[in-house]
Amino acid sequence: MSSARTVALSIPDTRADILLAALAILDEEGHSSLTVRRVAARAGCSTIGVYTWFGGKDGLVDAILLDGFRRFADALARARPRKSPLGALLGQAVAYRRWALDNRMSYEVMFMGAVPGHVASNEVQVVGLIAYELLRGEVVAAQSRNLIDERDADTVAMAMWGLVHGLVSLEIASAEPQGLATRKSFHQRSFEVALTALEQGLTKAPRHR
Amino acid sequence: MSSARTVALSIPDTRADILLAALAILDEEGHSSLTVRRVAARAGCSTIGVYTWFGGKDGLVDAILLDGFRRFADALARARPRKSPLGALLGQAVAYRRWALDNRMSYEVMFMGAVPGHVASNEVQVVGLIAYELLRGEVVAAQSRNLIDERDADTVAMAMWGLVHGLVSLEIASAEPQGLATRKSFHQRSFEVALTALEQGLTKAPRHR
DNA sequence: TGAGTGGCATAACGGCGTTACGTCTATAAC
DNA sequence: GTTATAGACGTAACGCCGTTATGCCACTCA
Repeated sequence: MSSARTVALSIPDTRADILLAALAILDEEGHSSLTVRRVAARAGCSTIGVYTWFGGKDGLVDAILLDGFRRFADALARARPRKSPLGALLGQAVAYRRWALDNRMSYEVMFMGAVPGHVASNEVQVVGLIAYELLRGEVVAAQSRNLIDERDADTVAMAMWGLVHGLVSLEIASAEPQGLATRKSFHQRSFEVALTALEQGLTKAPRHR
Repeated sequence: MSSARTVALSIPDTRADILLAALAILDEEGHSSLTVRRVAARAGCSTIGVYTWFGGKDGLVDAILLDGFRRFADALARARPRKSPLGALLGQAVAYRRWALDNRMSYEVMFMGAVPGHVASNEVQVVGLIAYELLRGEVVAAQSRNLIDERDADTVAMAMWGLVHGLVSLEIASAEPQGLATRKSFHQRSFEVALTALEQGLTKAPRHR
């Protein structure tokens, strides 16, 4: 059960075991099963291990969030190469939704407060801001080419983030209870229509009055 | 501590006491303090009372949700009298945000999954749909006057709901941790800009290509 | 060789949702 | 008026949670 780092020889790394166990439990059983006792049991140690290496459940969740935000930012950064700034903006939004749907449990912990009492550490907040800066950067690029009809980049970025986050949250939340409107295409179509409309509304050129 | 109904004389109503206590705790201390033990203590009974009258914590939360969705739908319905269907759509969005900010704790329980393990009952889901139908109704009205350039009402309603829900969620979530961008006007401005842009993008008349 | 330290298990604490059990009260039946 | 029945609910417990006091053991270093 002990994973290992190749330092000089095979050295048991309890910290990595615990984090891996936590990620596996989160992925396989959901956030409600993410308890110190279960993680420790899966990692093959007692609950004390979590306190030795992470300071407690908060620290463990922080580590999970750090991992999640890094993977998330990577996914957004990889969606970059597009022809136009406006295309990059749309591409990021699509990548955002894709990642959230492919990493539901992580997304719920990162953006939907799935772990009850948790407040993210400063480090987590800083890493989390990287993804926002990627979005903001594309907004600034579009503004500098005079494509967007609004001067404050944060306002535009927040508008886009709000739309994407809202639609994705509703999609993830409705995935379980209803079987009615869960037909794959509905949420995707809403997403595309809403995003196109928002972008059109923010676009400078073809506007009247 | 016993509230009363005027039936014939003053009859102690444990059920109402419990629900009132729960709403008070939710409002004053937040959802993390919403425990069966605390509610019972505040209502002046033992934990059994919650099980007698609500079947358990789930039933109590359902009752809270029912109350919340009714007040929420009332607030949206009261935002109706506008000149144009498009104005009514915007008015509902503003009323949505206003109610959420004025009833944060309720909103977090209703739309942000603040009570950890809870899954809403069918009755709650039905009442919750009333608010959605109000939104959908305005969308249909706007479509029937040929003001919106998209045929499926659910798609448009989901777009608007997603945007409003996303922005409001982010605003509520960022209210606590950051002190940076919490200046009142930023979120409000983002909300207005985003909403106007989305509406403009969905609007039929002044569109090119 | 001895002291000191870091990693960790055991067992406990208080708080959580929930429930088995018993009691008490109010109504219904005779 | 007495008895039976049922509903309301207090007590105390169960198993789960996050957390921690205590102590053991292996290791390093003087």
